[in-house]
Amino acid sequence: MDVMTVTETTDTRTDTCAMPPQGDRRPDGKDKYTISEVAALTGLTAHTLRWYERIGLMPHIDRSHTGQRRYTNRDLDWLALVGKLRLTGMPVADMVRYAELVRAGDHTYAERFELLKATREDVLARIAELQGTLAVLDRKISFYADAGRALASERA
Amino acid sequence: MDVMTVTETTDTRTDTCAMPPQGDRRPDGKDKYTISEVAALTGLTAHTLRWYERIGLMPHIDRSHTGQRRYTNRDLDWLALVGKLRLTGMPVADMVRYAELVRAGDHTYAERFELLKATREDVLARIAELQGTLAVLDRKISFYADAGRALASERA
DNA sequence: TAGATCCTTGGAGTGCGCTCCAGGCAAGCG
DNA sequence: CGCTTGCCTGGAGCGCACTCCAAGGATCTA
Repeated sequence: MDVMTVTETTDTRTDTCAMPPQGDRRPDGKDKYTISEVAALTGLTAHTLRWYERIGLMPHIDRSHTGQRRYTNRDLDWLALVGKLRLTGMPVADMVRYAELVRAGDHTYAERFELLKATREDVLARIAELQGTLAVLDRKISFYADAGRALASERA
Repeated sequence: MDVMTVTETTDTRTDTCAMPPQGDRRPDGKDKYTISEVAALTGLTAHTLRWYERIGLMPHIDRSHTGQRRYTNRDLDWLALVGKLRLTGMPVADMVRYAELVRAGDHTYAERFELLKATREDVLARIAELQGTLAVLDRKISFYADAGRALASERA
């Protein structure tokens, strides 16, 4: 396989250092998790995990010989990314779009790059909005604190 | 009226300095806006404004002699606060709760204070989450940038 | 081998935050 | 006067992101 290949495999592996410390993962090679284990690890419900798969937000998940899902560490990495993107408020449809680009292969590299950069800008904007809101809240809070002190001194 | 009275009137007036520069407001005293004017000023739809009122998120709005709504600058201040809280992801039900506390009078002061402080903590947590997500995005973006450079040099 | 627990599926249901509709009243204008 | 525009109401509908259900098969523990 070409060393230049741009895949989510390499990509998420690059990211693992940034993941929350999930000690309960099994080592690569014998990383087989049932759906309820993944639910426990991710905080999602089994329902949601199956639903993510149905809508194309997950890659195809391995199955046991009887047809039960067996998730891998790589699937957990992908779910961690999805979780982060979800926190940004990105619509599920957009995440599905990203997943499709990843599945489509290397030639979608540029589009993925643009999508990530646009998302980054969105996140920066959201942070700025929240900081504006924080300023308003702080002003109101100090107003209430002052009013509280005034009422207290009046009672004194 | 007691100078110690804690009302949203005083409170939002305290905030006006923090509002986005809305030059198209009329001066206090002849501040009467139709619902569509308020829609234009706030970016909300008239539908949403009526709905806010129905669910108790707005105080009672003045009516013209024919029953049409006439919003005041104070109503706009309240809507600006609601807009900020909405940005934090606060559920509408919680905002309604806050509105009820304001309507209930001064004795709800402490509860409002606590609610604002809790909201502040939520906002700080959201900002931290987003910054975590930003870190992940930045790592992925630089990964794609590196991959892009590598592909470019290979083509060369 | 029995019983409890977990997993499978397609499809229906839920809660939230709007969003729109029908039918009607009121004001301004040529 | 009729026409257009804006606003009124209660209630229905919508899109999103899950969330759950029913019926049946698989797996585990004693």
